[in-house]
Amino acid sequence: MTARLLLVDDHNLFRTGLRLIVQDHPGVGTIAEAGTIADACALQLTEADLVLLDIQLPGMTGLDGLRLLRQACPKARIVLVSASVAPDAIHEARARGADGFLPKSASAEDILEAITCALAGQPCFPINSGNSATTRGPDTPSLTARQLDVLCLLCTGKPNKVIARDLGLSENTVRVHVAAIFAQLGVNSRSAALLAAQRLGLSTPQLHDAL
Amino acid sequence: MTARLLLVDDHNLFRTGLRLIVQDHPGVGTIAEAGTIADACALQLTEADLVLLDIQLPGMTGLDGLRLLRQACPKARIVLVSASVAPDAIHEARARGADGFLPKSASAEDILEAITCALAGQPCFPINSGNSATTRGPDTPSLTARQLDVLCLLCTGKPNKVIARDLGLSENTVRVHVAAIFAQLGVNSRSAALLAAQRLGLSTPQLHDAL
DNA sequence: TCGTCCATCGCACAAATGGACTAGTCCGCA
DNA sequence: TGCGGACTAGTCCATTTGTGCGATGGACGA
Repeated sequence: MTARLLLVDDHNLFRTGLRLIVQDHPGVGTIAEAGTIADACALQLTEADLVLLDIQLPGMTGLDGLRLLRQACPKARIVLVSASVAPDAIHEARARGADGFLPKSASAEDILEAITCALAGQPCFPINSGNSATTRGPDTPSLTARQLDVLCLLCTGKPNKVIARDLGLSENTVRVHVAAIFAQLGVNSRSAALLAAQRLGLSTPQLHDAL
Repeated sequence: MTARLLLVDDHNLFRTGLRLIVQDHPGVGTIAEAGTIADACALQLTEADLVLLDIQLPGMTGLDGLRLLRQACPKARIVLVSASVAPDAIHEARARGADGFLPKSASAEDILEAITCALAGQPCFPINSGNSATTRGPDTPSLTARQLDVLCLLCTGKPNKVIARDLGLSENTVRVHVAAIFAQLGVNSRSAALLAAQRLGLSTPQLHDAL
């Protein structure tokens, strides 16, 4: 039996490209397309098996649309597609009950694998959001909680003095943590650390802003 | 004779989709792909006939990359591809010498038509780009070419000394540029500048690594 | 109890950075 | 032809950063 797919993205070009990529996948049967959540719901595809939903849609984010689409397609697995790979977005996608997350930077192979995975009933998320089957880097740095605190603030561009004040520490202590972070990340400047943290999805700029 | 195409977009999925759309176009011959301006330049496709360039690239906006790509592919027509259809973007694309502009909301037919049009040597822009009375962002930093060079390297985490060596400048000169960049971006540390550049899509992390 | 790890803090020193100046050259524009 | 801006380079100085070193105290398991 082949799966019924629904592609939801406001960019015609991307949707077309996505369709061309997935249409030859052996498990894929019919493919429907929609440019908005409203259009998608209007199709009344109650029997759809898999939905690929762009997070950024005009009028409504995919994260909000997720709820509506769940009602419209109760049987479907829903995989979010996003231009970003921010840990925040991935985490929120998972929290809201998405069945998968796919960055647009993924390759065609990645998406076919994700489709296979989702159709098999397995959640499919990128590395840094909890445990997953996907391979994580061989030398993922293991930072302590305090080091992460410091790294978060460092990643907002704050100098040591401000980090120290924000965390109620002495500047010396901040430096010790910063040095340990550098060692873990294999860098020797805060700019390089910032980039490394971004690459590894370690930075959470908004964390302490919210506290 | 068939045309040599170059697709520049950081989103693998979109790029693949685009390739699938254009590869059957009768006038299209070889198709190369790149995820960044730097990668594109590194390909040294001096004979490329047509470049489809995403406006939003990590590290550098396509608008800035346009200049570099012009040098790398002197014979090529360059059509910008953007998720937005803001008259601003279209107008700026035209002003910077792009040969065309294509919103991602365009259909596959639209893009094939645009390719035909561009290869024929005709500029290809959406209708509403004639009048450009639109307001541009109040605080869009206007960096000079040299400042952009420095910013590119700064955004890779390199210290002034290395930037100076890479650009063949004295360290003092680099500092002057850095100070000017800070003033434009409204920051006072390289980390903050890095973040601001990322937010504004100005930085080009990989650019000079490849050169 | 001992050893280990982590967090904290201190001191000191070299390097890098940021800021405020002056000044020469080159180029485009009025 | 003069003017202004960009790029280049220099000095000087205060601050920040990066990197050593050592020390204390708490938690935790062997």
